[in-house]
Amino acid sequence: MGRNKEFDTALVLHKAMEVFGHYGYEGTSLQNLLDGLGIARQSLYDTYGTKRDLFTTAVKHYVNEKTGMVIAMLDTPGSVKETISHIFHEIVAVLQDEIRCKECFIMQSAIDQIPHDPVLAEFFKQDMQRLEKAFHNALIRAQEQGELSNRHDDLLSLARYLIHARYSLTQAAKLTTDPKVLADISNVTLSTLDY
Amino acid sequence: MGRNKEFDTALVLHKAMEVFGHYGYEGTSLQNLLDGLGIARQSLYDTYGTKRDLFTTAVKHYVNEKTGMVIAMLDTPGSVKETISHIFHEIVAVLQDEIRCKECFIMQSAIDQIPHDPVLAEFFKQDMQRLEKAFHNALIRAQEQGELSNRHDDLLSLARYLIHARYSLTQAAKLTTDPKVLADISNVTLSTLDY
DNA sequence: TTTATATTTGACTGTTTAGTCTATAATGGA
DNA sequence: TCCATTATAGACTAAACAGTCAAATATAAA
Repeated sequence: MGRNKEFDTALVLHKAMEVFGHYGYEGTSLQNLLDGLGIARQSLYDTYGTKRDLFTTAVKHYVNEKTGMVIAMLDTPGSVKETISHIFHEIVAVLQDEIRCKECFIMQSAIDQIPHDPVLAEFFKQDMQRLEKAFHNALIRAQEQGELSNRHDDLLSLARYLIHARYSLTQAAKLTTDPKVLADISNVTLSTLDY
Repeated sequence: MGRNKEFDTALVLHKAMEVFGHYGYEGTSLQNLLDGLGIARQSLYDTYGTKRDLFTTAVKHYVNEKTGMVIAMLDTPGSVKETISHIFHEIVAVLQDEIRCKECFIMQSAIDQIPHDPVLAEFFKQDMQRLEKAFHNALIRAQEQGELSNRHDDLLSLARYLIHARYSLTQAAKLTTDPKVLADISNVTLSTLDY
């Protein structure tokens, strides 16, 4: 009994990613959120709690979504290099899309908050560990499959490199107006696997 | 005639980099600045103008200082690969230093402001162009000197890649607690030049 | 119809914000 | 000494801030 939820909470959460991504956590006012989410103030507090709660929820939602997809892809049998290449082309495509790129920028706001938010810090630490394992295992498999030269003797370093390269593309997207640059960077990054 | 300036304005500017880097632009209150700079409120306004003015001045000062050093190194005759290697080891060393790393983080705050500050956006655009030219020319020279394999057929992409890799190390420093990771990433990045 | 939940609206609070103003003291050259 | 400049201190303003509260309406199931 009782009235049903009218707005799609997951969809509103994605809008929150855009707003926080655009203004940054501190730079986002409650009014910005109300305008961006299209819901009333009280609905926001009833559904998501405080501004900080909403931010944390949105960040975790975003990261889990993305990390989940990446790990699922890396765990799928087949060419590892093609998978990694696909992961990078995907993020470049998203960043080149004027609409889809927006929510990616919540990553930057989240990283800014890490030094001031132990909960977020711990969350990212665990996210990095998940990604590290997944990339590392995939690279080991790549070498076993003969896809990756044996000259790569430190696959953990290579895994960490790829993880941060992926995150840094979002930063590069803010620094450059030319979308082609992102593809260039991505291609050079991937070329590391080729020799 | 008249009293002389008592505080070193350049030194105070470096402290401002630390404060803005730590809290972000929006997250920095005037009180944070007063505590961090160790000068009185009125002195701040008399010397640097508004909070935004101080931020812009600090960012430009930081970027010009760093870019200037990098370009000077790249323009110096000798082994290009050794120079680039030195540039990366330098930034890693700074980021691993608990004290010296702090002012680097103003970069992140500045990048966050680019979408909302046309002046800063234009400034970074020109900074990127300066760096692009310097890295590109250096890589051309490296190939002429036989330091760099001819398989690298797109030296502009490679230049862009190196520039963003350098900037992204600062971001990586926020995401990882293990300082060794930065060195790992840096080494893999530099390995791109070796094959 | 009753009851429980969802949503909106607008008023409200107490705090914090950036920035200004005034007064006072300190410093250095003329 | 006189004057210009620098610095500090504290009071002050007007706006913006996050968050709360109460009242009214809307929806859905019992």
